[in-house]
Amino acid sequence: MSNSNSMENVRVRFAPSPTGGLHIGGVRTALFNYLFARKHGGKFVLRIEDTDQGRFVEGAEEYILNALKWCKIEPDESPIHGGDFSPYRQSERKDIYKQYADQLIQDGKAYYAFDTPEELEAMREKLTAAKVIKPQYNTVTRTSMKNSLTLSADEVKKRIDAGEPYAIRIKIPKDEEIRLNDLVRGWVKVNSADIDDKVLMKSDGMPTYHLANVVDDYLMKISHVIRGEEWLPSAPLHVFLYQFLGWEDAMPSFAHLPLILKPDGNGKLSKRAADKAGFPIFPFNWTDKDSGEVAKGFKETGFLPEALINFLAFLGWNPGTEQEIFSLTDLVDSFSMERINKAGTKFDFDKVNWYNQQYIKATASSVFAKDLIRDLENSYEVQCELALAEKIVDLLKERVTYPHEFLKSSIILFQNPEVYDEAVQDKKWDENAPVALKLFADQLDSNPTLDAEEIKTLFWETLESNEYKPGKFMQTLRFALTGQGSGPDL
RNA sequence: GGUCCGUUCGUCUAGGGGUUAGGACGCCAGGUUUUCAUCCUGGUAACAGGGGUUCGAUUCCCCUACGGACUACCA
Repeated sequence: MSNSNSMENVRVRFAPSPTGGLHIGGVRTALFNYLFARKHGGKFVLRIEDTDQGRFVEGAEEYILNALKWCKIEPDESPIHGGDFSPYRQSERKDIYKQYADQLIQDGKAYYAFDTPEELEAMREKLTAAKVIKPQYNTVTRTSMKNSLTLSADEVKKRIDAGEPYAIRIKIPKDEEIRLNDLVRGWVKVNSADIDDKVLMKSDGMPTYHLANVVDDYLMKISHVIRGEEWLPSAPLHVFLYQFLGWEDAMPSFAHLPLILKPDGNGKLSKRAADKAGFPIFPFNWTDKDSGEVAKGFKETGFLPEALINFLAFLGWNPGTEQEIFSLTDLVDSFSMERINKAGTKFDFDKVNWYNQQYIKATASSVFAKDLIRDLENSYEVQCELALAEKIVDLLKERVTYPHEFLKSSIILFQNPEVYDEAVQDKKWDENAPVALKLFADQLDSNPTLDAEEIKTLFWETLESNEYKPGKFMQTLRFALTGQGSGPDL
C-alpha cells in the first residue's frame, strides 16, 4: 500500500452506475471524493460503470454529469471532460478487462465456469436444503461444479471452441486471512473461507464490478477509493485481486463512508422512503422512463445547491468546531478523512430546510430578483423592474424557505385578486390587503431610490393609511403562501 | 442463518479515564418586531445493558442486546 501514506498525486474517482437518477447518497460520495481531491491538490475522476447492460438507463449518465455540475463538484476527468486515461466508460474498455482476466487464468488465479443459471440455482437450493451455512460457489463447492478445475483441459477447450457460454471466476484461496486498513474504520480482517468465488467476467463478455473496478483504479492511478459502506464486504475480494494481478504495491487506500439512512425507522435511504416522508432524493427532477413518473428534485423543490452541499457534508462528517455554515471552499479547507464518522446517518429534512433558509438569507436579493422578474414574465406576463423586484425580495427574504415563494408573494403585490383569493382559499380576510399592497407597490415604483429604512416606513404608512395592521397582514400573507402559522382573528 | 461494520439528547454531532457531558436542528417558554417570519434569551433532552481493568469509566477490554451493510453472471 505505497499510496496510503502519500498525499502526493492524489487521484480519486466517483464511479456511479447509469441505472437511474443519481440520488443524494451518491452526491455525498461524490462530494467527499471532490473535497478530498481539492484538499490535497489532486484530481477528481468520474468513471461511468455501465457494465450491466440489463440495467442501463438512457439519459442517466447525462443526469449524473448535470447533477454534479449543479452542485459545483465537477470532475476533472470524465467521459465528457476527457483526460489522460480515456475512455472513462467501462463499456468502452471491454478488451482491457478481458486481457487481465486471461492473465489471471494463466496464472491459476481464476478459472472458467460453464454452469448455467439453472445449475447455479439448483446448487444453492440443494445446499440450503442441506442446511449448509454458506450456500455459495466457493472453495469447496467448486469441486462439484462444471468448471476448468473439474473438467479436463480437452473438455474445457472443446466447450470454449464450440462457443459455449462461460464465466470467469476468481479462485479464492482456502484459508487465508486477508486484512485491509480502512481509513475510516481501521483494520478489517476477513478469512478467505468466507469469500466466494465471485464472477469476474460474465458470459456476455462484460466484466463484473469487481474486476472492472480494480483494473480501472489501477490503470487510472487511483490513490484513494472513497465509496459507500455497502462495498466494505467486498473490499477483501478486491485486495485479493490486487494481489493476484501483482499490483499490491500500487493498491489504493480505502475509505468506506457511513450510509445515509431513512429518517424514521431503519434501513438505507431509498426513493420509496423519501417519497413516503415527503422529501426529494434526487438533485433535480428525474423522470422514470417506464412509468413516466416524475420524482421531484431538490432543485425544483427550491433548494439552493450550496445549502444541499453544506447539509450533505455534515452527514457523517464534521469539522470539530461549532461552525455550521460552510461554503464549498470552506469545506475543502476543513475537510479531513479522520473526521468521518463510522455510524450510519439518518436523513433529517428539517435540517436541510434550515440550511436552505440560512443560504437564502445570506444570498444577495438581486440574485432572486432576477429569477423573480423572469418568473413573473413567464408565469403571469407581468413586467417588473429590477429595483422593485429586489425590494419585494428584501421584504420577504426572511419569511420563506424556498425561493419560489417570492413569486407567489409578489404576484399579490401586483394586485391579482384571483390569485390572492385562491391562495387564501375560502377564508375572507380583510379586503384592504391587496389594495394596500398595490398602493405600496405603486409608490415603490415611483420612488426607485428609496433605501431599506425608507421602504419600511413607507410600507407601514401605506398599510396604516388603509387601516390595515402590518403584523396582521404579514401573518395573513405568510399563512396564505406557506400554510404555516395561522390566519389572524377576525 | 453466515460474514463484516456500527451504537453520546427525538435527529446531526463534539468530547474523551476525573467535564455542570458542549453545539446545531426540532420542540417549549420569554423578549424584540404595531399579532407572522427574522433576531435575542432561556428551557427540554443523551453516554444501549452487563461484566471486567482502574482510586475512578460515558471514554479502554470482553460479552449481550439492538441497528445496519453484504450474502447475484447488480453495481
